[in-house]
Amino acid sequence: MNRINAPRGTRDIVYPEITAWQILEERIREFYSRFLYREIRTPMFEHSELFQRGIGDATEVVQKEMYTFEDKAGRSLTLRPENTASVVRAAIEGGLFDAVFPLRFFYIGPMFRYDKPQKGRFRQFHQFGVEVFREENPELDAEVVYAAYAFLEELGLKEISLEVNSVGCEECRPAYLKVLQQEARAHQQELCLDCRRKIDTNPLRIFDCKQPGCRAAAATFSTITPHLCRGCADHFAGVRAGLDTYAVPYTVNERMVRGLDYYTRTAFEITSDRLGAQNAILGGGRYNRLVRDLGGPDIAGIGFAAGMERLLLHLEIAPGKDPQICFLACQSADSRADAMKLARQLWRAGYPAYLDYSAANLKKQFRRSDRMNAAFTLVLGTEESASGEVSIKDMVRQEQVRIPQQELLQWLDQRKS
RNA sequence: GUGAGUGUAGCUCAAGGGUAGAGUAUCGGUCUGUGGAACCGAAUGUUGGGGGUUCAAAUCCCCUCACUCACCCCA
Repeated sequence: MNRINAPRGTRDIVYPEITAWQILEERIREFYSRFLYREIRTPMFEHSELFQRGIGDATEVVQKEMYTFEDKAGRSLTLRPENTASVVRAAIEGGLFDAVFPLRFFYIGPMFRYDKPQKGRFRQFHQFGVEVFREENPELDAEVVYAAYAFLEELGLKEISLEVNSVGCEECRPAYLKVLQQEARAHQQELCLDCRRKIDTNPLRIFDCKQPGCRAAAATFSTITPHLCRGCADHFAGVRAGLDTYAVPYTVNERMVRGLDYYTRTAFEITSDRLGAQNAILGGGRYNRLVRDLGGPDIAGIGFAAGMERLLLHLEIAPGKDPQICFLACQSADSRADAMKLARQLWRAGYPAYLDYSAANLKKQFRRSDRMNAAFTLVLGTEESASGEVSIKDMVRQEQVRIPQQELLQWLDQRKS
């Protein structure tokens, strides 16, 4: 039989790595509840149309990276490549815009994109993120960015930088895109083939190209900032002022573009120097048209998503100390019943306990106890069984006592405090 | 989707056409009432898979799969 491995781009998370994940998730929940975000869990697959309409048909994600399949009834479903569209869908469907206040959600969970795996990039990966609805004040944008940045800071991430930009709205962006296209056409010869195609499909993306020719040409193109309409310009100014008030260090990158079509006005991104090519660890922005475009009321939204693998890649989360494990060693099968009764007491009292059923010689059992980092080894030998006692060896202090079995819990309780 | 590198024991890696090896981990013993050490011993492989060249392939060639890194894109 040939072995079956995990599908490409997926991986198993096992102990001890899993403890870092648990700690990270715990800290996300604690941190974001400070801002009154409430957790939301949406399905891991949705109707494909949700992502096509939400993220944008022309985006790379929708065109090339979706895990789309047909179910037995012929519906086209897609494993979620991101969670914003789902949250919006859930809010519309559940009538949450009227039922819940404040309209603040956070999520943690797996996302799926059919990419070629490399460092920090997987086909099943995990994101956490937040979404806020209805509030349109630029100060809220600043708060959301603060909530993104401060969390990473509190985790102890070093070498991260925050960039913000305004990508305009449906009022001012089309006019700017026309200007940009004209400028790009004038410099066509200097652009790579890829970028020449982008002129018509997605001119903003030319700013992302790393080819020297394209970079040089793009540097001469005008940015959106002078083309922002009054509303967007004022909003952007308000966001920057808010960031200053919240004391968030940022740089304005007028050429920053995001990969999803639904962003309006504020867009932001946090990158790390330590991740190789996949250096984006968090990205987000405002999406004032998305709710309406997905059939909901005309309500604004803003949010971000962060990649948990990338976060953990350069985060040394110290694994929590193992709890005080009790290892129960029996010298022979005769004392096993005593050991089982003691183990049951320990479990019921909340002590982690491991019972070695092998009745191998004590030397071996002590070795096993040592290797699982037990705090105590409880020995039930023929002598202890005969007298109703148990020997307890403190594996760290290397001290050993023998006490009546009934006093075990009491002894441990004392030891704990 | 494109490109490069790497696949040999659970793990880290040797052997570059001529009998597949070491370290480590595992298990057993020295040592059936006491762990971390030492010594001795044992087990473990379709050399990722398939095809080809050859008297002979882990080794050379082709295909395929996986991993790693980069491009693309993104978290």
